[in-house]
Amino acid sequence: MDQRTPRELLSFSSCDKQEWNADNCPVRDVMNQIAGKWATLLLLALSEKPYRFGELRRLVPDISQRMLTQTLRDLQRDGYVERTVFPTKPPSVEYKMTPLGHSLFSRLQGVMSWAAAHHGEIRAAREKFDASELAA
Amino acid sequence: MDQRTPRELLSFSSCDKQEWNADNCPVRDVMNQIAGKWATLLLLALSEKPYRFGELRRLVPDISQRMLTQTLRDLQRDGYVERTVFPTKPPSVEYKMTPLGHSLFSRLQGVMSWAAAHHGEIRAAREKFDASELAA
DNA sequence: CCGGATCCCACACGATACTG
DNA sequence: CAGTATCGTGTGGGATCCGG
Repeated sequence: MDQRTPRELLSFSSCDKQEWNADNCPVRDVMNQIAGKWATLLLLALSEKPYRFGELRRLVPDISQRMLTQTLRDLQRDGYVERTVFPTKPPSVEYKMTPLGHSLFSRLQGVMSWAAAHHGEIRAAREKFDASELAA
Repeated sequence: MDQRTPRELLSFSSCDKQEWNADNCPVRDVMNQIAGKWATLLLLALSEKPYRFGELRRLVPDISQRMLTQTLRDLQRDGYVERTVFPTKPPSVEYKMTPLGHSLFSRLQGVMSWAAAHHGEIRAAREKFDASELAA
């Protein structure tokens, strides 16, 4: 159903079935899209409320126009985000998260808050690892 | 604590604080590591039980040696995986998920099973999008 | 069996300039 | 305001050979 066992997921992902080349594996196919540098950040922003193009730019200061446009298009393509053009003058465009997007985001939020909560442990682990590397 | 609000996470991620350049943002820092092509698959495999190098290769048939080695090293560096060398002959190396790794994985599993469950909807959304694109 | 070292390429991403 | 178009680059990742 909705919470699958690791083994199930693995058989979905490891492409042991011929019919699933790498790009048809459900897990990989979805993950590869949100694995981009900006997708998660934009989903994060849009999870609260709809935003316009320029507003998103300000929310994520160091994204380039190009990547903002492109990432939003990809999110729209996968059905996570809805794009509405208001023919005002000058025109404005609103991006709004769909139910599918919210559904995905609720899972992503779990990972992101985990990341925020355990960042310290991870940085510590890295330093320890890098230190014991200097035995070279 | 453990489940943060979107707004909290966004302020953690958008680098509006000077002290957090892009690579110091907790969310981005952690996400960028697991966003790789293989990290999630390996965590998936190791979540069940420890595996040896060659076993992992067979579980994920289309990974190259190079990326298997490298990804495992990164996972080890971040503290998700423990590496133990058995000085047998020929040597064998076991990779085992740490408590920290299991903790992260429990969150990732949520995303992955979501992906498996909703893959159909997403593919449908894509086809629809691509079709309405042909009005060009 | 478990990798390290090297070569090479595709593509994600950034910077800049231009349009309706 | 909300984008497209073009160019240039860093690096993630594959293929192959080599070593303990």
